[in-house]
Amino acid sequence: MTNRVRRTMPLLPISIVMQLTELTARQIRYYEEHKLISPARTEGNKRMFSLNDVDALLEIKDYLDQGLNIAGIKKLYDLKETPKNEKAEPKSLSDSELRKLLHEELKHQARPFEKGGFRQGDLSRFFN
Amino acid sequence: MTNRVRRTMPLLPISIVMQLTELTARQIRYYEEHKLISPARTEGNKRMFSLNDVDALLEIKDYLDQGLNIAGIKKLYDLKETPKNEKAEPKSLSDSELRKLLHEELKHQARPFEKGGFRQGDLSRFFN
DNA sequence: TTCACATGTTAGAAAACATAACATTTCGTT
DNA sequence: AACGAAATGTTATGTTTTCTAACATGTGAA
Repeated sequence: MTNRVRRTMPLLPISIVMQLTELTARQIRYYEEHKLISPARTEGNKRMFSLNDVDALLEIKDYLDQGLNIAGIKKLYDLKETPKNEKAEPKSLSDSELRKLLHEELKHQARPFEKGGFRQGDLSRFFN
Repeated sequence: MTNRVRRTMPLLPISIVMQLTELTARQIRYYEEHKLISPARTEGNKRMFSLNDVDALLEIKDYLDQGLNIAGIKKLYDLKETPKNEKAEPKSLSDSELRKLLHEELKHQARPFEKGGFRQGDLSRFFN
């Protein structure tokens, strides 16, 4: 009975994701357009979302509520994806550029990091 | 991260359920027509399935594979739903009638009960 | 063979979703 | 105050998905 769902499996149509996240279709598509999520597509080109996608959307929503903008969230994700390149080759954006960007966003009230990682989006708001 | 999904929440469109169960839309609708499942409906009348519905469909599929027919499966469910009425009022079908029906179906190779209950349909075939 | 059950197939209508364009709101900046 | 950019709303139009209903087919039991 206690199934750990394969959270990457594309199962949910956008209508359900709208309910789960309280986001509009417009918002969800906009976030995809800006590469914050990449939901799967059916053969007929309809978006199908995984539980991970829903978590990501909830996280995005939180960050936006905290005053971050799309670009800022994107940067956070880019950082998150390359945590091991401590002395690696320079990215497309210089470190100073990146820091400047983050600073701009974070001066409002957001605190992007908690020591050790990000707050995970949590579907348990809806499931139990 | 370990979310216990609310398994009764209608989340899945029929196309996904078809993939998960390897049943055709025709089959799924037929089982509903015969009251083996009762998926939710959207405002626009589209079926939306819960994880429990998927489990039920997998169970139905198993029973059919074992030689039961729809009527037999229905009886099993009806029995399952009233386990406490040991001396209750007679149902719409008499006990003998019911036993006869079951016997008819089960003489093939099916064994409807395992001691203590039914085999639960298990979504872990697809999730982990 | 015949009949009933389970499923396949097709047609036509409606719902859901897609993209794209333009409008609106909200803020920070000038 | 006006401007410009970001995020979202709104509308139009086309395609995909799902619906019901009807009829066809395959298969096993009588």
